[in-house]
Order: sequence, then C-alpha cells, then structure tokens
Amino acid sequence: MPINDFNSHPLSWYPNKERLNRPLYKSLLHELKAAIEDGSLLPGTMLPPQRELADYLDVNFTTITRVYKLSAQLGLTYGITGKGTYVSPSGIDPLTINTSPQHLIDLGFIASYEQTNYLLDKTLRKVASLGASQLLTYASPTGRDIDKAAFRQYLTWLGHPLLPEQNVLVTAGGENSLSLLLNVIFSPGDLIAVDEFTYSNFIATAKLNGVRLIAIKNDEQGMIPAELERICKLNNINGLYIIPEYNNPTGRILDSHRRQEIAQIAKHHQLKIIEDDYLSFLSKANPARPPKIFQLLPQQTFYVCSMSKVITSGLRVAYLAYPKSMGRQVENGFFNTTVKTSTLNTAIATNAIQSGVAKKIIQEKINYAQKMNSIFNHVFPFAPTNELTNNVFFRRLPLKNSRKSGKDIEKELLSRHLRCFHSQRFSVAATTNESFLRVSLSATNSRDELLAGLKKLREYLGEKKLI
Amino acid sequence: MPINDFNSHPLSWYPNKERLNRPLYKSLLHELKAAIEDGSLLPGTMLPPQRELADYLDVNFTTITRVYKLSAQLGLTYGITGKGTYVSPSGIDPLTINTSPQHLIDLGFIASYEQTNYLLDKTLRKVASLGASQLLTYASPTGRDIDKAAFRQYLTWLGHPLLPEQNVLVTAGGENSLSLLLNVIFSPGDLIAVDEFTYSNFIATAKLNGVRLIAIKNDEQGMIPAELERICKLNNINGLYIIPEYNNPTGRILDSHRRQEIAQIAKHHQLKIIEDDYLSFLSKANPARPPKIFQLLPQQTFYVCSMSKVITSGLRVAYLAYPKSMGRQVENGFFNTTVKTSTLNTAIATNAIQSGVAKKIIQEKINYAQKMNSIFNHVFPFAPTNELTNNVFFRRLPLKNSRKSGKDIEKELLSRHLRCFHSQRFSVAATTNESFLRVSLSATNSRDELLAGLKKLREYLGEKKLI
DNA sequence: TTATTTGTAGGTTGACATTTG
DNA sequence: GCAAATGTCAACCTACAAATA
Repeated sequence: MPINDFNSHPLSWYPNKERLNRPLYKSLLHELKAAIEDGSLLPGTMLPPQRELADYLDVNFTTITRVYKLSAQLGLTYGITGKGTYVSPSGIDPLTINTSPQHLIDLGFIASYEQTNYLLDKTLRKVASLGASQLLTYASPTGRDIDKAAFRQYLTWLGHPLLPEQNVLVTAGGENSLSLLLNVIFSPGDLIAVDEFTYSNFIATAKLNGVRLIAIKNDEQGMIPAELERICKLNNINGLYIIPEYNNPTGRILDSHRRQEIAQIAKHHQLKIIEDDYLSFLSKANPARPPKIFQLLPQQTFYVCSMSKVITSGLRVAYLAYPKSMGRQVENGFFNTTVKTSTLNTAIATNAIQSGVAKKIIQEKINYAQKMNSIFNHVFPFAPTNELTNNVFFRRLPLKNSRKSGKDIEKELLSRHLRCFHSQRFSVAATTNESFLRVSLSATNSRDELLAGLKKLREYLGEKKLI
Repeated sequence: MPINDFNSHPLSWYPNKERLNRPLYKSLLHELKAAIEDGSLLPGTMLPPQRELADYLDVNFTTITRVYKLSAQLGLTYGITGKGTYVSPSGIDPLTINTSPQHLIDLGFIASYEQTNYLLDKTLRKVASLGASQLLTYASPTGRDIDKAAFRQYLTWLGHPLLPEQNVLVTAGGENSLSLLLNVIFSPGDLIAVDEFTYSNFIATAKLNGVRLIAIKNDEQGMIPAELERICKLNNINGLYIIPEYNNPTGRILDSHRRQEIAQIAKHHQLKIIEDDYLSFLSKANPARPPKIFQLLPQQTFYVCSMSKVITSGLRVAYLAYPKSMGRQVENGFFNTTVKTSTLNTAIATNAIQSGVAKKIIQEKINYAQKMNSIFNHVFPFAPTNELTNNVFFRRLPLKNSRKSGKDIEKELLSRHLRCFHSQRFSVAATTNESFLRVSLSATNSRDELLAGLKKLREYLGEKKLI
C-alpha cells in the first residue's frame, strides 16, 4: 500500500490506475505516450521520480525504470541520473527538414544555389551520347575505378588527399551514407557522441536505427575536447558524429588543435568517427588549412563527402571513404540497402570533376553565397561572424532568452509566411543555455526574396523582443 | 555450487570460466560469439539448455536467457520453446548476394538481361537534351506527379491498377524500398513472418535493422495460410514479407485463393504486409490473373515494384505504393535515409513507360528468359516446372538429402569455377527438410556460357550423387 | 563536504507456454 | 494424456553512480 500523502507532493503525471493492465510496463508506456501526444505532458516537463510514481502506483520502482527507458528509446523522454526524467524537446514531432511545399519565404531548408545547374548541360549531353545505356547494369556496385579516381583527384585538389588505406564507395548522397553507417557499423542501443546542436536529419535517422545520441558541450570554437573525454570516461561511447567545418546549425569550425585532441580521444576510446564534410569545397577558403579528421585517424574514420553542394543536389551522389578493414561490412551493407549508385549519375559527377566543370560550379556557388551573406549582414549587422562566414549557406541568429518554445516561434513565423528553424530542433540535450535561429541563405529564389524575408524576420524578432 | 555430475551429460559448449568477468552476460555473449565465429560451434548445433549451462557456471538461469536472447538478436542463434537453442544456419557468414567479381560462370546472381539496354539509348538522349539539368534539384522528393502517373499507367497496363487510397513514392530501387520499410515501419525486435525460403538480401537487411524473421512453412503452392495463422496466434507478429509471384528462391506462385486467405489473416492480426513484386511484368503471362495483395488489403500493404527487371537494373528506380495513412512516416523516413531519387533517373523511367520503350524491353527480356529456360530444361529435364516457369529468371534444382552443408556445396562449385547458391542461404528456419540449388539463368553473358555452366553443374551433382 | 534525491544496470524470482517422450 | 525438459517473460531486489543542495 502507498504510504505517502500524495497531496503534499503533487506528481506531474498521474496515470489512470484503472486503465492499467498487465503487463504493467507496456500499459504504462502506452499511457505515457498518449499523455505526451495529446499535450497533457509538455516538452521539458519533469516526470515524477521513479520511486514516487512507483509508490503511487504500488509497483516496484524498476518497473518505472523500464517504462522510462523504453520511452527514452522512442525519443519521447530522456533521463539524467541525479536530476530526473524529462519530456524531450522535440517530443513526437518529426525533426525532418524537407523542402517546403507551401507558399512561403523559405529561410529554413539549406539548398545549394541550383541556379548553377545550367553549367551541367554539356556534361549531361556528353554522358548521354557516349552510350550511357551500357553503364546501366549491376556491375561495379561500389563505383568504377575511374569514379573513385575522380574523387581522389577532387580531394587532392582541396589539399586533403586520401590515404592508400582508405577505400572509397560511391553512395546515393550524403543522407544515404549516414543512414548506411548508422545501419551497418552501429547497432541499436549504441551511443554516439554529437555536438549539442547537430544536423537534425542525423538525429532523426539515429532514432530510426535505435542509436542513442549524447550531446557534447560546445564553445564558440565548436566541440570541447575535455567534455568529449569526460563523457567517454563516464559512458561506453561507440562513435562520434562530427561536422568539423561549418557545423550545421552552428556554423562553427574546429581548429587544427581541437581536431588533433578529438582524434586523440577517439583513438583512445576506440570511437568510430563519422566525419560529415558536406561543404568540403569551402576548405580551400580556410587559410589555416586544418587537417581533415580522416587524415589524423584514418583507421577509425568514415568520411562522408556529399556532392550535393559541390556539383548539384539533384544528382544524389556522395563519396564515402572508410578504413579498408571495414570493407566487407560496409560494402555488403551498402549492397543490401541500396545495391549501387546508378553509374549514370556517378559518371556525370566524374565527368564534372575531371573536366573542370565542378570548379566552375563551385566558384559560382561561392559567388551566390557571398552575395546572400552580405544581404544578411546588412539586415543583421550584430549577428555572430568570423573570417570564414562570408561564404557559408546559412547563418546563426542568437535569441534573447525567452519563455517561448522553439516550436512556438517556428509556428508564429509560419503564420507570417516565413519558414525558419529554431535551435531546439537541432538539439539532443535538454540543457540548452543557448537559443538561436538557423537562417538559411540558400533556399530563396532571388536576392529580393531573401531581403524581404530577412526584413520580415527582423520585424518579428523586434516585436517579440527576441533580439 | 554446481550439483550435477557434468561428465554424464556433456554440454555442447563449455565457456571458459576463467575468462568470465562482470557483467556476466556481456562476457558470456562475447565468448559465445567467438565460439561461433571460430567454428567451434557449428551451424545447427544445439546449445546447452539454459538451466544446465547456468548450473555449470553457477549463475542464475535467466542470465543465460539474456545471453541467448542477445545472440538471437544478432542472428547468431535462435531458440524454440520446449526444444532448445540452436546455432543459426547462416551463422555469421554474410548472406549478401552480390555481383561476382571473379572469373567464373555465374549461376548465382539474378541479373536482368542487360543486353536489352541499347533500347534505352534514345530515351537517354531525349531526357538529356530536354534540359535535364533543370531537374537536378531538391524539388519533388517523392517524385513528380508525372512520374507517379507513369507508374499508375504501368500497373493499369498490367491489369492491377492502384487505388486512390494508395500513395506512391519513387525510391532508389527495390533494396532501397525494403531497407526503408524495415527501418521506418518496423522497430528493432519486431517479428516479421516470411516464407521458409526467402530473398536472402531481405534476411540480411532485417538483421541489420534488428528485425526478427519467423519462417512459415510452404508447400508446392507457396506459403501455407494455416501455418501463418498458427504462427500469428502463437506470437505477436508485426508484419509479413511476401513475394506472391516467383518467390525468390523457390519460384512458387500463390494462387488467388491463397492470396485471399493470407490477406484475411493479415487483416485479422493487423500485419503490415510488404509485397515484393520484383518481376511484376510477368503477371501478364499468368492466365489465372490472381489479384495483387495490395488490391485485397490496400490499407495494410506496402507494395514494392522495382524497375530493375522491367527497364534496367542500372537505373536504380523502384516504386513504392503505401497506405495514405502512413504518409508522413514513410515520406519523412525516405527523406532521412535517401532524400530523393534523382529526377534524372526517374524521368528516364517515366519516359520509357510512356513512350512504349518499356514494353519493348519487357518483350525482349521475356524472349531471352524463354531461351535460357529451354536450355535449362534440356540439361535438367527432371527439374520442377509449372506452366509459368518458361519465362522466369532462375530455376530450382532439388537435391537428394546429403550430409553436405550448403556452404560446402557452394565452395566445391566455386573450386570448379561455378557460382550457384544453396537453399540454406535463403532459409530462416532450421528445420529445412527441403534442399535445393537456385540456378540463375540471367547472369551469364551468352547462351553458350550458360549451357557450359549447366553441364558442369550436372556433372558435379552426378559425381557427388546429389541428384 | 556530505547527505539526499534520482536514474541506471545487473542479476534473481516465479509464473507460464511449448515440445517431446 | 501427462510429466519432464526447455525457453520466455514480467516484475523485483540490490548495488551503484551522478547531480544537487
């Protein structure tokens, strides 16, 4: 029988005792899910401590442990030892950021200045005329030698050549690579360390694969190595997902020293590193020339290099470089999930790289980005910047602390026909002392549209006293 | 302390007591994995009963339960209540069937008569000349309306039109679709019913996703509905993977009555059905015109229709039809794992369907298949057949019971420069009273090569008294 | 600093279902 | 048809680790 007086310590959640049936944990999980879904338990709410809820329901407290654990696996809640269990910031909302279907000014999606696509016309015609139909077979599932050579050529041009002990696989895009790695080199239940703000589609894909993420604190220079070390000592961490250059959504860039420290820690704790270099071509703009992580720790790094921002998003081609020792696992996994990337698309990428078309595209994309950044700087002169932010595809706009949730802010913006994403959408941790908007500079159709969108955004933020 | 005399009841596995450390279950799992990997525990071996092993190790028997459960999740073993725990037939060997890299006659891989690819030359040039570069954007991630219409047109031509309550998604191939579904509509630990012999890449992908498969007994007409019903009553089954036409590897075709029974059972037990129709165009050859499962149970069926065998394997395009109610889940999942299928490839498929090129390709592929089947019938006149096997891409060759394992037979064939797969590779159950080879008729480069390969195969089988 | 609160993990208990002889 | 063997599952117990006041 319960002993305490529950009126004196009200619980944040009173599951309906009468609706409970056996097995208890399933029934309770169902109730919890329903409460979060119907909004009676809001994101951020602290759930009752396991022992108190158990006492109230007259069950053993580890039965509640089980319920909380399963709901954490579903991404509904998260627990911190010593502190409590909380409803997740994202709750049950899908995190996925997709192209916008509605009629609105899009400051949300990060596209890639597809106005440059016309530069591919010749390449397309060339590939089509050279008997491309003969390429359309099951042959060379990891890519042809010529395709892998083109990728090595591209990286050498960037100043970061691949090493002989790294294999290359041509994948069907960056997301396809990330999804493959989460599926193949990690198992459900594994723990991967990530930045406290990280690519939301990675969070979503990790969830799909039952892989748990753990946030590593950042400062202005990005992931703090000491924090990574601390978390590794405390937990059995299996991997590290990191975007060393232009982290999405913070835009931060790791300097050479941090990369070395992080590689050292990863080596010591045997973390499998996913290095996501979606804006690889901007490396050339960084005068410090920090090494890529794959150069520091090739035997543990899976380097994902998408061509979406280098050539064109619509081709769906990326390259994955991985340790030779992982060959069979990665290649079989790729065959199971995708079979191969169409050689038609791969051949276009290869051709664009080898002919120099890719370089032209890159230059033109950088021009666009620079123009869009100067518009942004004009509207938000106080926004954080560094010497490398003049050509990136999105910017960060810090918000003053407010009680408004990220979801509410996004909703209010939508009602003004603006789409823009709040930092909460990119967060795996609860303890976010930072709060900002990620403003995409690459999804609007024109400079005028961008300017109009940014002005509307500034108006809104001013009205609500968020800046 | 152990009480029994262990010499009288030898265990099939004696884990090294000294190497054990805490946590026990992890340590034991590691030992078990190692024993299976190094071959000291062979596929089919019955592991010690949980209570006996626990007694020997002086631990609680549910600690062993935990070890066996985890190893089952890894696909290393499987347990049957009342019977025992056994090492899986496939063990740790990769099941993946890939294109063959070596110089050998390939009777293993199922390709698609890519000699017909020349028929696509015009289509390719047409798409490339019509400003295809403008297609290369992030737009229309599920496919353009015109692409979905082309798929509906194709199915209508087959005589199995889609229903309005079914959404369509253009995916990057059949495997991409299956992998997506296993990732998105199922969760790790879920149970899916499959034929006792089923597509080996599906088995491998299920393993990658932590989804468990349970075998349903077959007779010559395919899956036995009563068996499905029995298994559903005994277990909490979440889904059903089925290839109603030309099951891979048995070649069996479900008749109309069975399809209805199966749909009925699936409805009653709320199974999510994956209907894999990789040889969809052969439907037209079946005079009985049985309905597709998606027509019988559209609200629960995910219909996977690959274009690899219809147009060309190298295009990497398939269509997925799914219940509208699952829209958000499927579409977001697709965006997370693949983003989109390149509109370049999709446009080629659309064009091939709308222009009639696809029909020409189909006719030519059927011609090839018929020729290859007649060669097979000539070499193996006693092989099982039915009125619909004259145009399929592979055949089944039953073997006499022998003590040789499937793996050994495959190895011996390889040493004779022949690649061919044994039924064990396609089996999820242990209790395989059937034993056969799946002989591909679609991977050799010429009729002469096929004939030579089949003769060598017959020679080998005769020598070893396997037929 | 230390005690308290809170979550996590490993292992145990007991009930139960299926298979087999 | 029943008893023994065997695997599975839910719930409980105990020890411990982190956060906080």
